Formats: sequence, structure tokens, C-alpha cells
Amino acid sequence: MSRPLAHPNSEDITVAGILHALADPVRLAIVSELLKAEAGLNCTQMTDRLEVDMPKSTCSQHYRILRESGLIVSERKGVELTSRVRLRELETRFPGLLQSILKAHEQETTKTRRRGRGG
Amino acid sequence: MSRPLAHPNSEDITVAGILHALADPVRLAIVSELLKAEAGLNCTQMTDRLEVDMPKSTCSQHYRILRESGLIVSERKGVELTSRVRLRELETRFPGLLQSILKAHEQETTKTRRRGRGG
DNA sequence: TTTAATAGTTCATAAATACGGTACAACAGG
DNA sequence: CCTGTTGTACCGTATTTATGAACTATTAAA
Repeated sequence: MSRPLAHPNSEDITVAGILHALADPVRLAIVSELLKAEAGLNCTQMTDRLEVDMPKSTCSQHYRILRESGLIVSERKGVELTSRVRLRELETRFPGLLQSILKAHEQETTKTRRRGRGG
Repeated sequence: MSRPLAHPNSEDITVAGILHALADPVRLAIVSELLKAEAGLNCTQMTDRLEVDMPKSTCSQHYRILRESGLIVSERKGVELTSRVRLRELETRFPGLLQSILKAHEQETTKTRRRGRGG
């Protein structure tokens, strides 16, 4: 698979697709992490960062859903597949959407952390 | 048996829950319609407005998911169950979130309907 | 080239979830 | 009581999701 990774065009990105992709807590966390790492992260790095016991196949599926929803773009770098958020395109297509969702997620995370998840 | 319709407290509303609820096109449309009707709408009215052939049980299920996610509040009025969006609470809990999602939804809907401009 | 190691995808299957039909409950009017 | 209206509960079917095993793709070493 040298490259046929399916990335939708900006115009084909849908709200429902984005919401569905981000409706999963793990995927929401993935996108949140990706935003902190501008260089992008591959599955292995992501699994490590999230500190969850996630099988490779599951991470791959999550990435695929995020990719097909148009949220991330994946690029092969040697053996690895580095992904990052399609920030500019998303902002152009649906201004403020991703920002609001991630902001809300951070709020939520912050509140949760205060009760014993010091990390 | 008047069941005490389960409404989560503001603090228990989650981003993932909201996104999951709104990830369904029908539910997104329902919320969009509810926002236009401040007095609230019951299932029958909603089915009529959306002009979709939706069974009662399906509409009821959609309402339940929206209710349990904290997006709407349902109130008994005789035989009917009128629901409306928990606008203020949602705005307090996750400022701008619902607004952005609905705005994106409107953009998408508008774009789909026409191809350039006009009305 | 072969062999090994690393990173990720695809397949098969089981579990979870959603949709919609049917039966039923709650209320209003008679 | 009965009848009509509105919504819910339950269940069968269909779709979706999670994940281990096997497979592909790339790099390195010999």
C-alpha cells in the first residue's frame, strides 16, 4: 500500500462525519493529542501518549475513521504513518467547529483531572 | 406510571455524549428544528416538520438519546411530551459548542441545496 | 537475494448498538 | 367503562465496532 490512503476533499467533509468521528472518547483524545503535536503522531506514539491498552488494529481503525471523516491526513514516512489534523481545511470548511469541540473537551478533561488523575 | 424522564445534570453532560447524539443526521435536524421553536415540539410535530417518514418508536428513541445526552429537556403536557433544547445550560457548560455545530450544519445544508448563489 | 525487525492494515468473529414493528401505558373526552 | 391520541417498552433483525491472527509494506543487515 504505497499511498492509496483515502482522504476526502474539503468539500466532501460532512458535519455528521466529523461528529461521528469525534463522538468516540478515544478518537476525541487522539485528535486532541494530534493538535498538540504539529509534526504529527503515528499509532505507536499515540498509544503511548494516551496511556491506554489499545491494540494496533483498534488504533488503526480509529485513525481510519478520523481519516475518512476528513479530520486528519496521514502520510507515510518510512515504515511509519504519521497523521496530523487538517486544521486549516477544517477551519475553512466549518469555521470554529473543531475549535469549539476541542475547547469543550479540554474543559471536560480539566475537570476530570482534578479528582485524582494527576498526569 | 409516570416515569421521571431521566435528565442528566449540567455537570454530567459530556462532549462525547453530545457529539454522539448529534452525529446522527436526523437528530441533528431535530435539534435544529427545536431551536427554531422555543415553545418546544413533540414527536408528532417533529415528524411532521422534518417531512420524513419516521415511525413513532424511532422518533421516541431519538428523543431519548437527545434527552440522555443532556441536549434537550422533555416535559409532559397532557398526553404529549414537549421537548426543547437546554440552551442556557449547554452554553454555560460548553460555551459555543452547540452554536458551532448548528452553524456548521446550516452551512452544509445551504451548500447542498444550491450550487452557487440564489435562494 | 534472503532474513529479520518494525509499523500498520485486512479479515473473521463476537459483542454492542440502532432501527422499526407490535403491544402496551398514560391521558382526554364521552 | 370505551375510544382516540401520544409516547414508551420490548424484541428481532440489521448494522457497526473491537480485536486477535495473519498479512503487507518498508528498512536494515548480511
